[in-house]
Amino acid sequence: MAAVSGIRALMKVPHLLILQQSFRLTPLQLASTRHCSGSNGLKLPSDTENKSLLENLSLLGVDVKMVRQRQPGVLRKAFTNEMGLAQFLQEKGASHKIIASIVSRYPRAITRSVKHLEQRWQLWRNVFNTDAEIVSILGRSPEAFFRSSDNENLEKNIAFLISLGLNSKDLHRLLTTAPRTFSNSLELNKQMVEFLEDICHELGGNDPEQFAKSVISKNHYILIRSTKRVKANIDNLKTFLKLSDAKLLALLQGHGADILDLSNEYLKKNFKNIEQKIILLGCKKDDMKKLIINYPMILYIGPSTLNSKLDCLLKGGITIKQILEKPKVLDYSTQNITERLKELQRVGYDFEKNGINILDSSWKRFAAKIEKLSDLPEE
DNA sequence: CGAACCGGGTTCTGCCATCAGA
DNA sequence: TCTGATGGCAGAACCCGGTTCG
Repeated sequence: MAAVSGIRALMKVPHLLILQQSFRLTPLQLASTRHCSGSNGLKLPSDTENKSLLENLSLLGVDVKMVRQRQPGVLRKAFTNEMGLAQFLQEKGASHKIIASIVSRYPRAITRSVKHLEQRWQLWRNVFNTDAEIVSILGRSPEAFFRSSDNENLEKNIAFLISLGLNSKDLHRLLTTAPRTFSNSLELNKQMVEFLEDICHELGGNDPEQFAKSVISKNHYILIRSTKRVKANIDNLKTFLKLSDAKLLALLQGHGADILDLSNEYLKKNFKNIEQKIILLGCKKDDMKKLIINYPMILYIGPSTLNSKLDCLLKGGITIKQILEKPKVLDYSTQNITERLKELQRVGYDFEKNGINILDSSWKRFAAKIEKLSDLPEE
């Protein structure tokens, strides 16, 4: 018991770093010493929180209230590895604040052994070049890294994704933007890939593997969505647009891939809104169809944003016909568009004569153009 | 040479429900 | 039966510049 109170006293030292440097105790030693009088099982008597664990967490700056709210069971465990985890992450370059935030948001992280952590880290390092990249993702999304304890599955996932023909750049982007993909069961990922291949097949495509790969590399979120969701979106697009199989296939492996992961209701809502708004502006259903095929990302824009964007363009003297021809101007924020329109009005830009492509360019190019126009003598 | 085309970069977690194994 | 693992969901655009074209 003396050892325990000794350690507890040491725990009062505010910084983990100082703790480690001064006493040269490995976190595992800390953890194992801590519970010498504890129960012999993995769990403490019912509903009893592990007091020394609570102290360690406080020492690490963890928000215990949040832990209790998220994964209360973790606080009742007799053996945990919070100090090992903290040291591990610190060695990888995570700040105390990040570590505390990680544990607060995904408490189960402290149940992983150092050996497990090292293995998993190495697997992630197969995809990332630096520890810092991984640290930043853990800071963003601790759950993605810690939720699964199955390193073998992770390894298989990486192998599977490579086998699809995704290159290291794809993999890097996939793990950066949708890290959950790698914690999915291999089975789940395979299901989505097979589903995509089936879709290609049904639509008369002759290279299902290429199709699946194309969709995944265009939409990095696809593998963390349910096949149910993706299927419903494809079905809805089919109903809305009434395209031939070949055209639908082309849409899906082109820019249409971007919108496949949207929630079903959102996609429907946006579609209805586009329809309503476009008709209101005097266009035909066919115009709308063309608009969506040429610029599927329009379905990504929520009703209020889209409507205000359109209104802003129209108010600025641009016609709906011009917008239908160059829908990419809708890529830009309403604010951006507003500012450009103001500038263009100042220099007396004639949209009818010059078109609206100038709205679809970087600020740098836009500014250069404006400067040139301003320098021109008044006619 | 400027304009138009086109693709790419950024970004997406935190919660709940359910399943499956100890 | 408990709990850890896993699946699924809602939420919601914007910007830049290399390359090709005329």
